[in-house]
Amino acid sequence: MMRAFSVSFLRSNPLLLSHSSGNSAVVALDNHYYYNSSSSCCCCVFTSTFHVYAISHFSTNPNPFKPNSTFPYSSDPTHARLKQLLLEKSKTGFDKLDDALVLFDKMLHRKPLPSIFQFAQLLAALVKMKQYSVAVSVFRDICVKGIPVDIVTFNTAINCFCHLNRVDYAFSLLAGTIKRGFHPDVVTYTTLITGLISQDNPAEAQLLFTNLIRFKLIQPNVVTYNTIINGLYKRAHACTAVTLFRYMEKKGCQPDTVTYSTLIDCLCKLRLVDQALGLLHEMTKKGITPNVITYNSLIQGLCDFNRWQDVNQLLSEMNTRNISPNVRTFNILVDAYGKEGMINDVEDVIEFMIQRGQHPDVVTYSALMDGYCLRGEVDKALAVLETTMKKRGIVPTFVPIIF
DNA sequence: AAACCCGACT
Repeated sequence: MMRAFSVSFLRSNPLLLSHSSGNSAVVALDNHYYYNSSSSCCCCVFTSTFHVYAISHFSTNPNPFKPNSTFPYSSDPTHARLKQLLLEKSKTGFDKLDDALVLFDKMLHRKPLPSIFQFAQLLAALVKMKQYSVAVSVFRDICVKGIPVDIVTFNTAINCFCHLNRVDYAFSLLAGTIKRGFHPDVVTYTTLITGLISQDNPAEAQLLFTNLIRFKLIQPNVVTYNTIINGLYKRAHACTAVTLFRYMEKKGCQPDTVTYSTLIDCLCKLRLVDQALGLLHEMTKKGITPNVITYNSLIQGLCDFNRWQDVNQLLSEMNTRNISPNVRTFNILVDAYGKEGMINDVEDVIEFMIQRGQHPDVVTYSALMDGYCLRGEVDKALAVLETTMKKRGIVPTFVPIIF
């Protein structure tokens, strides 16, 4: 059997590796409660909906008065330190949910209060951690405390409601934004379009988009187009998506890495991998640089056709461009080699990723177990589940089988 | 200074 994964080749090419930060905090998203607003400074939307998604702040912690936080800052960070910390965390998220909440509590007790920028950064960090209901709860607290919010914080809250599949609340928050005298901007409307599409309501999304243009409420930007192109493609409206792609250029909106990555991923899923490779060529010619997501889509597409040589060529191209493969890249390879019975290649990839400091996750081991099972080596699969995963503290997932 | 869009296993 052909050895597809050339470890030696990858070893000879030092890759820059990024370490993904794990978030171990587990919070029930459906843990909502009723909030009766009698406070006049509270955002009017909450009084009208009378129903707020929220979270018990210390749900991962049995004792709320002794937060489970090992966060490394002094009890009262200087203003400069606070700013620096929030700037950093807004990009990566906090390691633990409690770290964010403890900091939020400290911010509320500072005199003078930190500005809305700092609170917005805290919200951004919570969004990075996918703690949407916590973010909504924090946003509500900010409103209740009378801290003057702005359009950006409102946009963040609207985005959180969309991720919680509560587009209805997102739209009532839009009403609240307008009532407060803010002008919803292109981000507000793009967020709502994303929400409608993820709710499987592309018709409403399209209507909103055309009305926004017709009434000149916003000028769609590249993110607006990317959102809609992705939504159209995922719902098998490939032709409309391509039309929109060409239309945006005509309107003077230059496609970016995300636009091309979206198109490339969708073409790969339609098994049009050579067309996808053509787009990779087109974007690089235009000076738009692909990223690890672009390559992951293409590698997946090529794996579906067992084009191992082309896969290795892309991996080497990533090297020359200094784009590091991440856990997902390796997971694609583990899955593809496993499905072809190339279990030695699978084992090589896993050994290699560990050497590179990329931690195999539940997806890696699920794909590995699948690979063993397909060869009838159920005992080895069980050993992965009961020994390797247990040792690494990886909790197996459960997927119901539908007949 | 802060917000919106793209990728892996069942």
